[in-house]
Amino acid sequence: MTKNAQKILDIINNSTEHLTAEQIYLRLREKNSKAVLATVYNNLSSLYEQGLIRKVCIEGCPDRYDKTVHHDHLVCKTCGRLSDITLEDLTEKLQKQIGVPMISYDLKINYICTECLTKENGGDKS
Amino acid sequence: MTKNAQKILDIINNSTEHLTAEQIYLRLREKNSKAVLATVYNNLSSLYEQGLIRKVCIEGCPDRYDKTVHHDHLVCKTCGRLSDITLEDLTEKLQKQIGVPMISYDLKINYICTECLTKENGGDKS
DNA sequence: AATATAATTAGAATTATTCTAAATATATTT
DNA sequence: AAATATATTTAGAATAATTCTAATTATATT
Repeated sequence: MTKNAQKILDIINNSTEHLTAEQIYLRLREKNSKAVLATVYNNLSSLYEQGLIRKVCIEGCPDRYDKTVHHDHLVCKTCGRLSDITLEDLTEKLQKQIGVPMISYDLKINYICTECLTKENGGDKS
Repeated sequence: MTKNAQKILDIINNSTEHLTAEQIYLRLREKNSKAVLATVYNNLSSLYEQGLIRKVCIEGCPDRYDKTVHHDHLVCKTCGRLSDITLEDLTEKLQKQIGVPMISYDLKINYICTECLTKENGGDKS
């Protein structure tokens, strides 16, 4: 685990948001590192391959990176905002149904967030 | 609903695969239409906005389009191959937990497909 | 210190997708 | 049916995210 990789992992693990490669790059530079965007991508790929981070893709915006500790996502169908929820674990239930050994699951629940329900806005996706 | 839109919708609804815009474009041309890739994208966007098709994004490959009738997906973590499964509906269960009104959900189950379990291959993602 | 290995860099290349403005088709009104 | 309005399609440029390449720098090993 290289220094940059470690820092990137920390940034992801200590964030409550779902950061893009660009955002991670900026945070990395805020604190000391002179790493370049390509380095961030390189490290993100390798962290992802090692299973140390999650990758979340939402339509219409760049991939976002997230901790691996299991949780599910709420996606607002209006503004695209992404938030975390912790639901009762479904692993066993799903495992029983699919038969073959399952590694993990990703669940996205589509809804309209309260902000979009009230005002008409197309806020930031995070 | 324009002629092209209708044809694209038919292609998606009659396919058992998860097609990319490119693949849809090719099938559209196979049967009569002179439509161009941009037209396919235009129509896919509008069909998607109307809620008539689903959009499935899997890491490392272009978006794929799918019917709206609810089903879930198995994603092979090795070759990326995508396949459908019909599981016991979770809507009620999830609805109870999240509180706010839910529109729909997308569930992706990660596993290793039998082909990858046996031979070492990195086949097509479909 | 010399060599080997791995990481990082800069920037070009690639890929998917969207945008723009012109051209064509379809529908509507006269 | 002709004239006008509206919507759709086209071709190709533009954009944006990501990957690749080759050179450079850093780290580890002999």
